[in-house]
Amino acid sequence: MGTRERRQRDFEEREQQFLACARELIAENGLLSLQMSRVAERCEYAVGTLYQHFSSKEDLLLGLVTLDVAEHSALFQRVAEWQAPSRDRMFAIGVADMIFVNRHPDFFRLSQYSLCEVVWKAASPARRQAFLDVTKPIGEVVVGIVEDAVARGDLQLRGQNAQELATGLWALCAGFHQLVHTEGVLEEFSVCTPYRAMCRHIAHLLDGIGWQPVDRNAAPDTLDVLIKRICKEVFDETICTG
Amino acid sequence: MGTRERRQRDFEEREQQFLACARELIAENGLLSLQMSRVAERCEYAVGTLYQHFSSKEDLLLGLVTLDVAEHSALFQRVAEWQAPSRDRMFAIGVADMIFVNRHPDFFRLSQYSLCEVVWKAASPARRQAFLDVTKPIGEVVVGIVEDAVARGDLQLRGQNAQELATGLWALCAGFHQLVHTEGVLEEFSVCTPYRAMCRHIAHLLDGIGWQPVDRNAAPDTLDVLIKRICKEVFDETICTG
DNA sequence: CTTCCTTTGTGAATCAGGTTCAATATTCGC
DNA sequence: GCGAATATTGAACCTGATTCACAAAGGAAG
Repeated sequence: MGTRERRQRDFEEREQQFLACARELIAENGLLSLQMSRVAERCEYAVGTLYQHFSSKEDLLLGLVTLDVAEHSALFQRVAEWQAPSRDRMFAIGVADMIFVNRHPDFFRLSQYSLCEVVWKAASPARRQAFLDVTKPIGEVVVGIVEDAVARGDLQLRGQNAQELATGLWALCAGFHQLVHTEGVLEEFSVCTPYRAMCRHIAHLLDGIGWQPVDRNAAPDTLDVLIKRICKEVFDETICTG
Repeated sequence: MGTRERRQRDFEEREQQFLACARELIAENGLLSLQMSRVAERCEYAVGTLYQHFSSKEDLLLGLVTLDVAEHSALFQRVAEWQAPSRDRMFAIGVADMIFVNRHPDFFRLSQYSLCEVVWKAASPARRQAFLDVTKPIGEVVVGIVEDAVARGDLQLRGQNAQELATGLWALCAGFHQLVHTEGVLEEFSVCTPYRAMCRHIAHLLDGIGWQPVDRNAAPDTLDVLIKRICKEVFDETICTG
């Protein structure tokens, strides 16, 4: 009989409920004051029940991050399927990042915290693995685009491997997110539209590694047109704040 | 009389003692299990005394990060004073980063944690300000090199401002550090010498933004020579592991 | 040298909140 | 309908950060 299955389904559903609830509470009172007992309370379950799902508070947080990463990954997937020159696809990865930030303004706050050694090590191995599993395709999409570019002759490796090249682009995006979310760094600077700057630097980096068609004089407005086009064509997204 | 001054000096000295002690304990048992009472105990002071220096555990951690950043900043300062083409100086910033990581292998672990919203907000305003004050020159050095490059004609802004360009390079470095220290990201990848890859990407980015003299075909070994030269000439450092 | 007041140090007590687990309730197979 | 198995509960526990009433030390005045 399907009892076991139904149980399983209910269990998973409840887990999502807990996660949603935790997210709500974080939105309301900040990550700092998230309390396990409050999560349980709001979902009308006992604390013990909550602990049947999450081995610790950190475990729950990593669960939350994992959900977001899955969505992030889905955006990248769309880019991978987009029929366009390899360089445009690579650039679209940056745009995907931008859109993702736009949709989840506090994702980086949460993930920065949750991926710190301290929190990471306090999560359950299963949860960590789940996170890694969701993260992997993200890297693969990027590496895939690089490899495709090489195959099509848009890009020469020159002693680097595809992973290395992908890492550079990834690092550039990750670094921008970090700077944006680190208090007092960009505030001091007059970088008002950090994500536009990010796109611009992606273009620079692509130029630098010789990714064809190189577009050394890309004016800001040309860039904006491309960004808009990608938003519409790939993501059905109209608003792309920088 | 100088009593007050001596007192002040003693107080500051003790603060350094506490910080050093905390660092030791972290090195021994990891950030995860740092306990305020242990820090006090090992310094042979009461917990209350420790709390006269640090308003909270988080405050102490940020104090630790601030010390390291000061050292980081000092390395950048040496680059700023180096007599060399602007492009080489910019590149040397990346090398400085590499050397810093080499000297302080766990700095990023600590700073990633301490600069998270959760920890940051739990530190005292004074400590936060102190951190920002030490951080500022780091940005200024980088922006300074960009501005100098523009003044010398090695670089054209083309609608970007110096801060924006500096931010890109900064983000690239920050992102690499982050990826290196995030569990399971580069492990999966076959990027064995992430910091050499970082230097390579800095060179790519410099090429991409058209920083003269552009060196589009920089082979890995040319790069290695440059890195070695900078290590020796600027930092008197012999070993530069990637 | 004593007294009195201020500053500094102490560590046991307090407190918060994450985590556990014995007791209780529910579900299931028979 | 009846135990056995499984799930839920929440009060009690525990860890460790933080506080604060008290003690000690330092210094000024008499």
